[in-house]
Amino acid sequence: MSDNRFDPASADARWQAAWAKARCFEADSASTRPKAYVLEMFPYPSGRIHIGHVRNYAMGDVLARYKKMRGHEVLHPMGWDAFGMPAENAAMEKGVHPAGWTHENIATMRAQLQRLGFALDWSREFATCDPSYYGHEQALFLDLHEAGLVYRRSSAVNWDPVDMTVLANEQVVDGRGWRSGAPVEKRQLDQWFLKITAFADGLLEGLGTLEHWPEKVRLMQENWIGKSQGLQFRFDLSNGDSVEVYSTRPDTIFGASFVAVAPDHPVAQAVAMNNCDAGKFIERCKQGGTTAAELETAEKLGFDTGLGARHPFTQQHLPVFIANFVLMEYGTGAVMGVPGHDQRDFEFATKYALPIQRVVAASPDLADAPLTEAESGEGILVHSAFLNGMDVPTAKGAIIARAEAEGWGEGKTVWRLRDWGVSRQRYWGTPIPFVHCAQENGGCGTVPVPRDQLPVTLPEDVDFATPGNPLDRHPSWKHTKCPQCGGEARRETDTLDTFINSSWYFLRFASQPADKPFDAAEVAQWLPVDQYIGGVEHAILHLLYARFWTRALAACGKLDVQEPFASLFTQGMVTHETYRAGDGSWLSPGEVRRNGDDYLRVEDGTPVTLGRVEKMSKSKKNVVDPDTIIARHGADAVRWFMLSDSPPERDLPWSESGIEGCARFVQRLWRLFQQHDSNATGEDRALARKTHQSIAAVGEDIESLGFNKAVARLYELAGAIDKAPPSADRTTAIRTALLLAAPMMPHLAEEGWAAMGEAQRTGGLVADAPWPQVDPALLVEDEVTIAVQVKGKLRDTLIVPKDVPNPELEALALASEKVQRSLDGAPVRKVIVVPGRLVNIVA
RNA sequence: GCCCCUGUGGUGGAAUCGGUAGACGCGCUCGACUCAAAAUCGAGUUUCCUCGUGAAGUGCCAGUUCGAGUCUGGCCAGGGGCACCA
Repeated sequence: MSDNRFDPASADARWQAAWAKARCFEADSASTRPKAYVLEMFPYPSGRIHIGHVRNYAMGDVLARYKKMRGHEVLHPMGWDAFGMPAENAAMEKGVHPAGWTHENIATMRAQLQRLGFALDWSREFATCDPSYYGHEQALFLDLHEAGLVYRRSSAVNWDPVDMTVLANEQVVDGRGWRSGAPVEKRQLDQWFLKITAFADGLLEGLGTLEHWPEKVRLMQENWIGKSQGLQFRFDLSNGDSVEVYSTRPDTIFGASFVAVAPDHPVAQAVAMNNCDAGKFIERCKQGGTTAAELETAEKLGFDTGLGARHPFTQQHLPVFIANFVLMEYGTGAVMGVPGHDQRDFEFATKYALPIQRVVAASPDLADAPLTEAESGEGILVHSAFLNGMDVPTAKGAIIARAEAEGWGEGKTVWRLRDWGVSRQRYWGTPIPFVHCAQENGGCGTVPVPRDQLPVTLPEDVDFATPGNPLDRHPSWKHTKCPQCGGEARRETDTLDTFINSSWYFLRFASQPADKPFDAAEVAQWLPVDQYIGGVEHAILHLLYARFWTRALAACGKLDVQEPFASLFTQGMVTHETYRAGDGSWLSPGEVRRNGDDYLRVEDGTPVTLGRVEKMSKSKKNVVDPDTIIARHGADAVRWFMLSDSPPERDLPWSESGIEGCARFVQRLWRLFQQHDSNATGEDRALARKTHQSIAAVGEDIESLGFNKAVARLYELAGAIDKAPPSADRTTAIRTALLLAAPMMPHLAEEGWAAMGEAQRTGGLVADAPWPQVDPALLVEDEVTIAVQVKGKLRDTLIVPKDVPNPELEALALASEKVQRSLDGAPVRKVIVVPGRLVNIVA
């Protein structure tokens, strides 16, 4: 320290070792302190930590360290979401084994996280590809099976006929396999499903209790679950058949002017048998895009089948269409069309010249007001026989009651949510613990592997040279004995969706006995997770599956928790400028140097075009490697940058000057710490006040995850200390600044703590030190600045002692020369006084 | 197409309740220190003008209010989500 600079290259590793040695961050389940479970979404070990991880984990780390300083027993674990396709892709491309590739990546990434000094409980670390993890997962799968929540049925997959393999949706590009380029086929396979739909109601209701989740995420889940209530009823057809339709607006039944069925509806198929135009139309419906935006803008097309559907009340025959906008998967695959009160039906009716009848109006005297577009809002029923005069909800109830009483329909709740297909025809996943016994005389069918034979482990000697599922191809692995009859049997070669791995890892972090997945009592102690932090890309699937899995385990009696994540935070991405060379190729930041307002290529000085600020991605080369910047600036500067400026839910633009500024501030604080003088005497009330205001503000900012604000407060406090002359209060302020900065810059804080002699005096690390106490008396200013406005415009400010009574304030304001000049003799009509804030004079 | 979010200086953003818009950082300008540089420190930095005791200003247009970045209505732009869901 001879050159009086903080040296992260030596300090970082030294304090990381000290924390590990003191086992500072190992959570004690036996502790009596209030618990705090802080969790960031665990990473997939793709190779290296990227800057987005650093931001995510820095946020959780600040909260974890802060909670510890506030006296909580903190659980802040880390592990690896280690199963998944990239490992198999690496195996195919580089000839490495998925397990070896994954474990190497984990070792690299663990070391990277450790270099950032995160306060993680590494004693609880695990990877989901450990048999000790996925074996317990198999046991839980059997629990769900016993509870009737697991079943098998045939379902379509994307089949690549060249690679002889099943493709994920993301592996299908423009209808072709991403590797082979062959057109993808739909193939029916028997697959495993979890009955998430059995929990639809609970998952929807539960959203209401998650007040500390972003509104946006709750809304997305609500839409995904998609509950609707309506009437399912039958139309008799002119050919003697009948068709079931479902409507959420059965109250508008008297406005129905047609019936539409999906192209793959049996009625449509039957028509197509005798009518080749219908067949052609059905074929045409199968083409075209499937995304919502494409479908919305696609023309609404129909084919008149010539059939009539008898209206249950008017007995009129409504035409039956095959329509491209009706989906077989939802409801009954058939709808009644009410053009007056559904925009899509309105467009359809206009196109095919069908009657448009108003049956809801704002008031009865508007019953015959013309319709220029569908009116789907509230109103009073008209032209609707016995429903006339009712409001929409009443009419809905009345029509459902009548349909049920007369037996031609019933009220029904329909969900968009579908059961969760968990079969993956892949190697690198949790083996599904079942065997198929296929003895010649019928066999025992699909039989669970007995629990004492778990885990069913993956074979290690697999080859990826040939396409297809290596488990299926393995010479011996799948051949086994039936646990029931002892006869020849075949192991299930599908593995579980990796979303299952991440659906209970937070339970295993809380409790990890060897003989069972977790201990319910210990889980109850830690759960729910008090703060969960991750990317918004997991807003629906991961978070919904984890909620479902938790509820399902609770239903099996394994748990006493309904909602696993009490509070959720979704952080923004890290972005960076993009650069392009003259030939249009992307350049990495290291290949570009700045010269005034121009950007030049380092190697040859040719001009570089500055592109948009975008999410860091390898393809655009606008990436920054955490290791490089840690080596250059130290872990604390990197952490500080990740927390500065941008609100955590928004994107954070990476900039070289920004990180340099952070590194500068690290040194500035270091210089400040060295001015800590325990012999200084004398008061500095203003600085003491600033100090205590900072303690309160930084604490509140961290608790509300407003890290950018906490950072700004620390800059302010540092500025105030800089300007203050030596005093006992200044010494306290320096010590306080160190403690307030400690969750964000822990290495610097420890180094300063030792340099100040506090480590020796308190006998401990900052990591174990308590958060400073706020003196409420010092939060209040003695003097306040009062804004003086004339007709709402600022004309003057007054500095007055606090608690000056209103009449006196008013008098002071009116006495102001600037106010008098501004009033220019006009009579004062009214004066508004906001104590401690302002005086507004209305003339 | 529908739903949601976001628009504040050159830039990232502050402004907890409707009460002094622009805290704090970055950048830039000027200065100090130095033989010089780095590092550091200090001052300035919304815009406009007639440079004042001035005017305007938080995407645009209205409105409510003594007072609007903040509330209401209508637009515009950018981003995200999606379900033709009957």
